[in-house]
Amino acid sequence: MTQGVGDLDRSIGYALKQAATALRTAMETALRPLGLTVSQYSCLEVLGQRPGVSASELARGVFVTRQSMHALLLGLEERGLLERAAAAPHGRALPTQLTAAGRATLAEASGIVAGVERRMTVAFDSAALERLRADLAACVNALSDHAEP
Amino acid sequence: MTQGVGDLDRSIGYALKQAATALRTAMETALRPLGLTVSQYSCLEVLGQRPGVSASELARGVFVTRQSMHALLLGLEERGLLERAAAAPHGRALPTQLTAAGRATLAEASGIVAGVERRMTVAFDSAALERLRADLAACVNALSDHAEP
DNA sequence: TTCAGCATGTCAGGAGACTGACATGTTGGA
DNA sequence: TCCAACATGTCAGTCTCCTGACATGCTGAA
Repeated sequence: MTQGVGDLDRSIGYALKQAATALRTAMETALRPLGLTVSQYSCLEVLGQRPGVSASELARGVFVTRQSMHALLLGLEERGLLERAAAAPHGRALPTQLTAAGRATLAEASGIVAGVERRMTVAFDSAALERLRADLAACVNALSDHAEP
Repeated sequence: MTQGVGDLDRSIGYALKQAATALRTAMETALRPLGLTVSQYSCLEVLGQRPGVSASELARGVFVTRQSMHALLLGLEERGLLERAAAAPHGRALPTQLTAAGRATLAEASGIVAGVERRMTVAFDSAALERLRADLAACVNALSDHAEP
């Protein structure tokens, strides 16, 4: 029989889940005054860095399904934070862009989130920070490599 | 105005979310043959390591609310994987324990999850692994320290 | 040219988790 | 002693996200 996970305090997976949960909770708290959920902020952030992407591309960047992104976009569009092309210039993909109000909201939200990230990593020097980022990326790669269809 | 998050590929928060998502997806896939969700497995794992805890304590260990844990426990109890005391020996807390079937299922699931974790960290030596675990724990501590009510 | 395969947008239904609320049992201070 | 504060269990409602399904538009191979 294979060995189990072992003591939770020594499990990498548990530590990862714990850190992600703590970050998400802190972001939710920090973004609440702006009336933004974490998913909505993520949507704006990706959109700000990649203007004109389709909803499906956006969904992959935010780690949700395109169906969920659809609902998310409807809400943000109604609030006037983004606008979607009425017709598809090519294929079925409808390019999406931030409005001026969307860019302003994003700037504020991004500053808040940057503050949360800084608070989380205040004890890290730049080398340690880059090392942690690289380690996390290595985990993602290792899991996606062996992913079976 | 404060600086924003910056390029997503350089954001620690984004990398953390990505890693946690990848791990969760891999665990879901690996546990599906056993008919267990990640939350159900987490519940069994914590229960295996801390027999007799209350549902509320269990909820904190699994990072869900006690209301969600309540529903989770009902399902696992019906499947005969755990049993709850009918009356509270002290206060209102009802001690919960794994049954023999629960321990068997946990052993199998824990082996599977350990395999996923190993796959994720196959490129890490034991020092790098411990360093990553410590870094993640430091992130959690930094966020919980400044947590306001 | 034709069509099978694929990506996208959208609608409908369901599962899981959360917030709100209330009852119950314990604990520590006035 | 008495009660306010707290923790726990539980019920109800809601929200978010997911899976399933279908229509539409491009693409590459036969």
